[in-house]
Amino acid sequence: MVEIRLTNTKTRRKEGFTPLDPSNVRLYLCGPTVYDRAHLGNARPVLVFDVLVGLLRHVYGADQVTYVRNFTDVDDKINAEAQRRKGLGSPLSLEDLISERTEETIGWYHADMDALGAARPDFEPRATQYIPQMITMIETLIARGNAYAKAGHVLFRVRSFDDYGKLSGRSVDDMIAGARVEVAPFKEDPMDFVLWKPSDDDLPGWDSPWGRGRPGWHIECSAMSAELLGDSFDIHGGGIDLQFPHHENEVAQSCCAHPHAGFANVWLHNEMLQVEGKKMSKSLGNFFTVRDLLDQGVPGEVIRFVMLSTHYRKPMDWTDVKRAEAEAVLRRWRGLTAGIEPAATPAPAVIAALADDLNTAGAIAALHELAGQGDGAGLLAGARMLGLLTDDLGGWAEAGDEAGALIEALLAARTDARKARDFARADAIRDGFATAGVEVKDTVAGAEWSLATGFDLARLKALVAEVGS
RNA sequence: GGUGGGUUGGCGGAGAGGUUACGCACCGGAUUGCAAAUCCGUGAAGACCGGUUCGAUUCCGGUACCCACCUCCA
Repeated sequence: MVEIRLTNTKTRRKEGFTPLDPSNVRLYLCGPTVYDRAHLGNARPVLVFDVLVGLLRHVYGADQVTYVRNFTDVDDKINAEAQRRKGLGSPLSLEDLISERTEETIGWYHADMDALGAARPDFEPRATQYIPQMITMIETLIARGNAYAKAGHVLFRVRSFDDYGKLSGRSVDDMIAGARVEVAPFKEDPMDFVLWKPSDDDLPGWDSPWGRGRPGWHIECSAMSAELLGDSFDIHGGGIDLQFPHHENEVAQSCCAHPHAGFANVWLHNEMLQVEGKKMSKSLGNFFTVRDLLDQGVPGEVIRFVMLSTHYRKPMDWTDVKRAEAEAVLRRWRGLTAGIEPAATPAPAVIAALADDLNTAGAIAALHELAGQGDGAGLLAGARMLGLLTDDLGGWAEAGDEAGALIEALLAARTDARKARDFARADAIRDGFATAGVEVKDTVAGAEWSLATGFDLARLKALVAEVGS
């Protein structure tokens, strides 16, 4: 069996992966807070996990893997958006406005991630569906002395967990020395964090032993992972920015509530995304969503390729040069594999690269070599391990019937012109193709064509009118 | 201030203590009516300073620069 090696944030080392139960390998990925369109950075962990889950299913069996990714639908940003709509005069109740907002955002999220070829997880739990489990867990933490209720809040007692800070490599004292912690009068210690907080009448809330309120951010993942995957499971992931405080707090909650379980065995964190060398931010004006890119005509498959061409533990720089290069490579590979069935088994080099801490860039290099050897079947099987060259993602590279017919007619006209040694006419057609975004390759077997970036059907029609056919 | 990560050829981007990464671009050749595409081939690297070693871009230490997190941002 292939040995999978993963860099575990918990140990800061690359380790061989051994599932707790090979017949049910369990993963949890922190999903989005559903208040707005997913930005490009949101797509990175989704794609990393998509490849990881694919690899695990390849190694352990398609039905032997359980993948959970949550939706955070309790959040002040969602509340703020609902209140804004209410302020604009919406007749709906605040509760309905919140529900409307989260439903619409989840719909967008699904559509956008589908467009990148990311398979849906086995479970997509929502925080609002697990409030009772969260309350139970909080009660356990209070009973065990790890949490305390005060002023309508419930706080986690950080000093009660010796390993607090271990995952992110910090000490409580150092963090307090940094003096950037929120000091609240009801906290025993400045680092204590909220498990439950009170809600005003104009905010969503649930009845609890501590009054009407809502959960803090971190408790949902502890409660939902325990419910769906058990107190111990294999892999937990997310962006590196979640390492602290979110994941540190999850560890504290889960390990204290289930002291005999290990919570997540392996922690995987992906580095952040940059745009043209700079951090993506609204203030720099380089902030965009997955949908923005799709609407600009960047195919989902191209986004996926660019994302996977950098190792997940390194910052990924989105640039237009990479976009163009990815597009060209995918066009070439699609041409090479057209009408070919994938090999029965993915090439060992591709699997070996992925098994080595998800080295997707290395896997792509292996695909280049297969392409160079003209091994279309091997290329196709390998690419599909990365979720590339699938039928679902291929629409962008195909011409419609109308365009295809026009191109065939023009190619025939060009062949005739060349036979008649009317090179001026032949060259005019050739140049016209280039202008319209059609790439023509003359081979010994005849002319082959494919669409290039910036294909323009209108220009193609103009070309027909110009030179006749 | 604390913590973690990074610095590879023109560009992107991996691995490995000693043998070509790979892709794009470039250059030479083949091919072509001229091109494009394709094929063959050449060249080009590891921030800086030390150390370990027969040998380091790869390990260790330091310096510089960059980035991220410490703020319910993936």
